[in-house]
Amino acid sequence: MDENSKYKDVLNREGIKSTRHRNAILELLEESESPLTAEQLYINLRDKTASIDLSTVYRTLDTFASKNLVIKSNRVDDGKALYELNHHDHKHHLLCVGCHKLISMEDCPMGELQQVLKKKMDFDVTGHKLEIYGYCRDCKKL
Amino acid sequence: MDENSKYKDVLNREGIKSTRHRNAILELLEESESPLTAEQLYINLRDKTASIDLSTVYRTLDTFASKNLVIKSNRVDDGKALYELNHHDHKHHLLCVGCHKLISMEDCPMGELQQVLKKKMDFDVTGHKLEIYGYCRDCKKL
DNA sequence: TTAGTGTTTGCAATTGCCTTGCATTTGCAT
DNA sequence: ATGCAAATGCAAGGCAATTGCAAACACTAA
Repeated sequence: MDENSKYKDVLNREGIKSTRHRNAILELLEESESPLTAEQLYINLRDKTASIDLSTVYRTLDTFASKNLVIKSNRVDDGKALYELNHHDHKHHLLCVGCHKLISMEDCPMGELQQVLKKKMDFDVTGHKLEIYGYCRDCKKL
Repeated sequence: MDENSKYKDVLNREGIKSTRHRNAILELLEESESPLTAEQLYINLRDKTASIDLSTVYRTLDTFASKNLVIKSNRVDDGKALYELNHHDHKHHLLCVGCHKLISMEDCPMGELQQVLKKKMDFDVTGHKLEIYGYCRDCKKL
């Protein structure tokens, strides 16, 4: 199978064409275990094989976001846009204030709380946002 | 008491001068029940009495943030910087997406989670942000 | 395979948020 | 009041992200 059409089906299902760049961006996002900035993707792609323009990266990511293929968020410290594959499962991250690494949490601690709120406060939870800051294993040593 | 030195003590305690602009910005932040952008503050101040420069607003807010008088964050959807008064008390709210009411939660559900994270992930929590969206008792009926 | 069509991309210019350098003004201790 | 460091206005600059347009490309139909 051609490396350049690895995600052809996914893309066609969304009604957009399968291109070299789009496949490459999806591949990079899939490889990364933490969200990436547009520039990180840009540099990575440029250094590999495929020369690409930064505007194409942004446009591609916006397209993906509008199709819900990727989730766009904003980094807490500097507000830069971050993009990650939408795995459709609910996820939270730990943000290390030392090295700015984002670590994924395997499960969501909101499950039980949701029950409690419904019972005690009569409040129906439809969504939530949880960000946790602190020091990761590596930064604690320094 | 002079309107322009309402927060003189607070400011002096942080080792910075009490000025017209700084007092006005603190006042606006205190009046607002939600975080504001620099521009919202700017427009509000300009329209009032005090002509002020946008760069002064940013500098003032940065100063306040470095003194922990205000908390700077980034809006989730567009990444714009938001500023709110640091009330120092640890609190979480339920935000009703129906009537936009803010309901205080009496206790913080992060306590136990903090222990778990330290043990399982070797991650030292220094802070967190939790926002819960949903429907309150009254809005559920509609 | 090839021609045709709408989509995607590169490039350059531009926008929008925010920051910085510098001259002037202001708050405040003396 | 006077002097000095801190705060401010103004204009220019920096950087992430967006946009207009022409060229390149993916896909369809013949």
